[in-house]
Amino acid sequence: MSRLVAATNYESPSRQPFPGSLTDRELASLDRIGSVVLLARDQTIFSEGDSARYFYKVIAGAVRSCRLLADGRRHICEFFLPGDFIALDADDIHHFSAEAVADTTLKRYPRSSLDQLTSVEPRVAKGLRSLICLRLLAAQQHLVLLGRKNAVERIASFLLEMAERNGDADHISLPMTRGDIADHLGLTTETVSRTFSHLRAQGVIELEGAANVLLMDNPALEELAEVA
Amino acid sequence: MSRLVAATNYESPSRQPFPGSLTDRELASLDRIGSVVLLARDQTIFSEGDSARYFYKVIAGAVRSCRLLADGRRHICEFFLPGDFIALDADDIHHFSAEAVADTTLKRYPRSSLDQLTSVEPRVAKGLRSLICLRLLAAQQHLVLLGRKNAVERIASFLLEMAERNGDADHISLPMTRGDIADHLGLTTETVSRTFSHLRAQGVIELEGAANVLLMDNPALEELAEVA
DNA sequence: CGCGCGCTTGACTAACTTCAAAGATGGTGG
DNA sequence: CCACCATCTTTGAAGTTAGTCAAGCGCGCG
Repeated sequence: MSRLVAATNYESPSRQPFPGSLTDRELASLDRIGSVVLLARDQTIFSEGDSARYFYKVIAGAVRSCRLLADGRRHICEFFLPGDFIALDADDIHHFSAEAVADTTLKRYPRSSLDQLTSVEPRVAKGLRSLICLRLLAAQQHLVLLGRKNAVERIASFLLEMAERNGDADHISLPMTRGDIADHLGLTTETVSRTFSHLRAQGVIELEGAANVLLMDNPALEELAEVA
Repeated sequence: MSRLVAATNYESPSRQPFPGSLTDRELASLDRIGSVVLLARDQTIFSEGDSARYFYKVIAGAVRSCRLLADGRRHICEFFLPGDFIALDADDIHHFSAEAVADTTLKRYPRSSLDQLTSVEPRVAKGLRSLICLRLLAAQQHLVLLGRKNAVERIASFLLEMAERNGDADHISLPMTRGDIADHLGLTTETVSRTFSHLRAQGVIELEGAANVLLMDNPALEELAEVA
């Protein structure tokens, strides 16, 4: 287990993570009561079934949300990157577990303060609903990926999504392992690795170590992703 | 194309479709301004990209929401049954198309009236958020199904879900075709059909025609579904 | 510097898809 | 009312993709 240090990569950019999201100004009153949480790689933030007393914002690092089948098969529903909120959609209990993908810094807020804020401030309630709708939209896009795309299309789609969320159109840092990517895309570690190699052989991407990907030909990638 | 008649199957039950959903009482003011829409099988309600001026409630029949890839591959994100709301999560435009699976009756409401209601009545805003969160939860469960379950597990999970939504624990009417089911579960028509036959051979289900399924052994089905 | 974990690659296997054709089903028109 | 036809479903056989099993490589941490 790596020593817990302040995560230095993936600093929170000043961009809005999503259009229509809550602005920092609207959350200013929350920031006062939010506390900072430092996590080492693979550390659990909460587990499926835990009571949901807090929600979180990623400051640096990355988080995965997982669901497990009875025999241990795992699916990663989402990766949360700096600026993203975690567990805004929870009811009384969490329906998935959340773990740090790398050394990670979070801001933690009590859910009660959110309820209070939304009941007083309808504008915030609307912003919150927009955020959740965007998550639903993303989930539905992922359904198409898992239901109908082949391995190359899945990896191409994933790389383009990560590039867009990074804010950098052609350089991606991947904080998660090949196994994490596999469990997010419904593949195996080996197939993910093979597909990366395949895309590199085609000249569409270049790899600098395992974690850094350069997108050499975005139009080709979009072609491969079979975007709707 | 079948003649458009008032749909007689799948009448709206008096149950609450979801816990935490909007009650009929809370929507009473909407009901006055809602208008009834009758649809023949395969008729389009709205298409991806259309401006979202209305939302809908299924009264009788069934609706599918679809997304398409560039080359025509289709994924059905959700089936909407009597009592379910459609397009509560839309922003300005629809991000999927909606079509009648069978002859269907809908109630249609202007979105503006919903915005009005939520801004005046925070309780409704909260109920709406709960409904959308439940949809997100369902989508995430479906991600696990598509990402990690095999054909038998997918069909077993689907049958159990339909039984629960039907309200009848062991008799299911399936208004949709095998092809629709396949596009919902990320399989082909042939694999769906073969898997039904397989489950029948095991004595877990019985088929009365293609559309009526009797669940003969729920514990076995739940075992096969690999519920988390 | 060495060890461990994660990544890559290869050979083989299994599951699902594809292609093909026959068998039900139900709606329509004579 | 019955027969026909289109459509959906079922089943079989061959093909393809991704999974499994296994082994070597390389980066990074200690």
